[in-house]
Amino acid sequence: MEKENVTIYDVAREAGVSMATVSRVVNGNSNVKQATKDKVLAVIDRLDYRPNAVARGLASKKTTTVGVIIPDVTDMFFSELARGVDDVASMYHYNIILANSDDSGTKELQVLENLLAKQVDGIVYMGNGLREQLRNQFSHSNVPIVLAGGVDEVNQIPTVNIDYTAATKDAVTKLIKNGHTQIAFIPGNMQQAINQKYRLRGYQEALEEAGIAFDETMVFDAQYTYNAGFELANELYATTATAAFVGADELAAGILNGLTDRGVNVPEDFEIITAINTKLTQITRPQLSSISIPMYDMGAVAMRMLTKLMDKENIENGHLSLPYGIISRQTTR
Amino acid sequence: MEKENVTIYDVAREAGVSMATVSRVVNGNSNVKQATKDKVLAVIDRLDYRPNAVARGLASKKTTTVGVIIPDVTDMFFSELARGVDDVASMYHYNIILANSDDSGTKELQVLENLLAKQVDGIVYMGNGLREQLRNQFSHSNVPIVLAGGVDEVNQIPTVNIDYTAATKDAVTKLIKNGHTQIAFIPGNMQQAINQKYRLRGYQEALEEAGIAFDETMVFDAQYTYNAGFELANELYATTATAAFVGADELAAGILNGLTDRGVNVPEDFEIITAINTKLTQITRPQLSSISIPMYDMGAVAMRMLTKLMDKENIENGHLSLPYGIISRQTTR
DNA sequence: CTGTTAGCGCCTTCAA
DNA sequence: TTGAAGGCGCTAACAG
Repeated sequence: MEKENVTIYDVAREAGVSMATVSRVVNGNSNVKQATKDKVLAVIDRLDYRPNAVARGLASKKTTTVGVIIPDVTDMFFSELARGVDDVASMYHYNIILANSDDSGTKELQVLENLLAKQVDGIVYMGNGLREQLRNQFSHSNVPIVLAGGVDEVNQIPTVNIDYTAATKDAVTKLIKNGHTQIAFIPGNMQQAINQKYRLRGYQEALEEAGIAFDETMVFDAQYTYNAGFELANELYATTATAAFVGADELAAGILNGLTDRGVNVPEDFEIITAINTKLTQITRPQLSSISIPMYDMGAVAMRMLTKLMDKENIENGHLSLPYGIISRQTTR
Repeated sequence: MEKENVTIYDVAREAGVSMATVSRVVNGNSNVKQATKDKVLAVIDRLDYRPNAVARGLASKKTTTVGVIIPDVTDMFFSELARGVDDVASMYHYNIILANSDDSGTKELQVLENLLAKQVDGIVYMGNGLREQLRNQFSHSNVPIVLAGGVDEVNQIPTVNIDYTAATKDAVTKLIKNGHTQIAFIPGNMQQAINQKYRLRGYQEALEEAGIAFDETMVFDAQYTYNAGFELANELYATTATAAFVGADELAAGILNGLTDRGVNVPEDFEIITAINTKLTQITRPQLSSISIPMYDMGAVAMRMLTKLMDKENIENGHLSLPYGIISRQTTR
């Protein structure tokens, strides 16, 4: 019952060859006579030999595993990215160590430490922004890193994103074209660079182009939760806003339902456009109009990029912007 | 810039002790004089030494990483479980290798192979049921395994679940009490043991207790998707059913919206109760009544159980049933 | 309390 | 085309 671990040495003995030869056939090395190769393969099969990846990792200094730092797997946006990462990873025979960071600086550092200790060959970092301290750690290590769905303010590290500024501008412009001048800007956490810098700029550019003055009271800070949105709806109700750009679907769903509960008709009295396009957009009633972000692809592309980096290939462009779209559903006219 | 990897040997030399001593302080071993301990710690700090977990794994035969086989991280139910698993794992200083299986038999086997090659100390398996072949592989390996949110028909492997039969029975009974006799049973994929055996039994028991004859035409097979539900709504509309038990929230949301679009009033004309209680239940309008499952806890408890197994502690009860509840929202009267 | 000495299982020159 | 031998970085007896 207790199958003792069979090692490369056992295989070698049984096959009457040296372990070097076994290693060669296991690793698909060219220079092995077909006959001995077959012989070895047969023994491997018979003994049910499975190469020990840990030993292999120690000897070869490659673990074929990559670390994935994610704020929270239960977040629909990030889990979709993670799926893209894993699919491409397994395509290239890598495994992923997934570590939740809760977007907390200290947790991230600790997680990174673990990952490096485990000798991961590369790291995919997800987060709403890259903190100073973490960026330092990254640059101190020799492991390649790619950011997926997050921005690096100093553009030091390869990233895969969409053009958040342009997307936000497009979305807001759409609202403006529908006749709105009082447009609430509710991107989520305003501390995050992605909101504070990129999205806000897009919002402002859209206003400017339309000759609408920027009004600070139209900017709202919020948690990325349904309840935060639901409560924010009351606040919103008391303003002169007639439309809103919202940075996340759950938040938008909360706002939508909160507004609806107060008797506001969406989109007749109030229009909403959200920024992510998760499944939620189809489930709310009315359905949420949204910027469509290729989440899965962002993860997949980031991982693909990482494989190149790990192979020491040159990356032509380290800052990819994937295409996005705008999907009109029922919360816009 | 290129920091050569500092090894335990470097630390030993710098501190003027043997590597064994360094190993001792790194591993918090008792028998080290405080003075030398401090000395070593200082050097470790100065050299920025980080133990190589791969080497450690090879020498100690423990990798402090566990494998997590998950159908799909983007599934709200499973990602919630995964979060529970990861939190407890990191609490016990384990990392998790997450691998998506798409609930596919061949992928699962392949993933398991990888995990075992990587010498994981344990495995948390998530899935809607445990396939014969996989169970065999499990029992052939010496790695402890626990199922989270999935059933093992032969109760061979430790599991953490809720009592699906009882929960379904409660939910259906609630519907019956509200006056329904034509209750659709839409658990999702009827091939899965969890539906075919456990939930179906609960449904039947509830009917039986109420003296209602089981009607096969009230049983519907469906994919776990919003669209499947949306389309099923039409089918449902054509039957005499006046209420439904649904096995998953997305599916339920689809049914709800589909019915609503056809002019059916929920809950006045039709009641729905769903089986998971993800965030979706609060987002739909009307909000979905639901069985509440402690997803996060299931993952957490499963992982905690696994730590015990990995420590070779005895498990009193290998088949845990966590408490569940029924939350009445707006799709039931 | 500390050092010495074998490995852990595999990869990888270097010779043959 | 194959084998021998030396690590990879660390743990774990076993001495002292």
